[in-house]
Amino acid sequence: MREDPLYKNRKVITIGVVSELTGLSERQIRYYEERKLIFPERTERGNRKYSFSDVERLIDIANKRDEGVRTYEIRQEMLKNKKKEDAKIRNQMLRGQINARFGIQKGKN
Amino acid sequence: MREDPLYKNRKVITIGVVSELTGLSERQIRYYEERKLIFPERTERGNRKYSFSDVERLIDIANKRDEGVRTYEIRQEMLKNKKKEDAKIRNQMLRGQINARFGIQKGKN
DNA sequence: CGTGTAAGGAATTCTGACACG
DNA sequence: CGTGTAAGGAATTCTGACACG
Repeated sequence: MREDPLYKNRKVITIGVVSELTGLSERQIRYYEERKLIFPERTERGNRKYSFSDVERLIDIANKRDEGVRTYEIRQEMLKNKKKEDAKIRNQMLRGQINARFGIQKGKN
Repeated sequence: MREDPLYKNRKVITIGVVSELTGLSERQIRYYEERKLIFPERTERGNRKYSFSDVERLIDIANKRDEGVRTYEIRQEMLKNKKKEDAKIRNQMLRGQINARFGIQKGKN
């Protein structure tokens, strides 16, 4: 009964279904890709495929747009968050290296 | 970072992608539906939509078929398992009722 | 900038049927 | 029984463009 976290990120949903799921027009969804807010995969002949994560992100985008936020600003925000994420990961990896060399210290918990 | 268990059961994948994911032909996938082994939903105009659960079930079916098991037998087996599941759920509900009336007893844990 | 729309073509999906076995 | 295939039509998706603002 465990859930496979991978499902959320598998790119399997076609644009028509994404449109139903998000309430956005296909035009809007394609435009947000053009503005680099979303990155679908493609089938062999070029049909876009999205993940549930993408659907969630699109809903976020739709909300921001409703508040008047521009696509450019949304992109800036995304990049900023990505930097934070990357920094966090680097930090964890560094910690891992230290532990590997100097031994595991039980953290709080 | 929690996973939403609902993703696994959301019917959002079109038959073409399911075919890629399972390695089964669309003909086979439709036939297994005809034999009541799988139950996709439909879009407004009738296009089939499958869940990740459906994909897993199809892979199971494919394996059984490879071993020579007939669709009828696969269906019988599924029905038997479903009965077991239902019995288990009835059992849990009954237990819930008892607890509700006579108080909660901490189980082993 | 963000989105609608008409345009034309290519790929997708659907159903019912014939085929083989 | 289980699956392939050709058939014809309807719906889907794609791209590039014009429109409005």
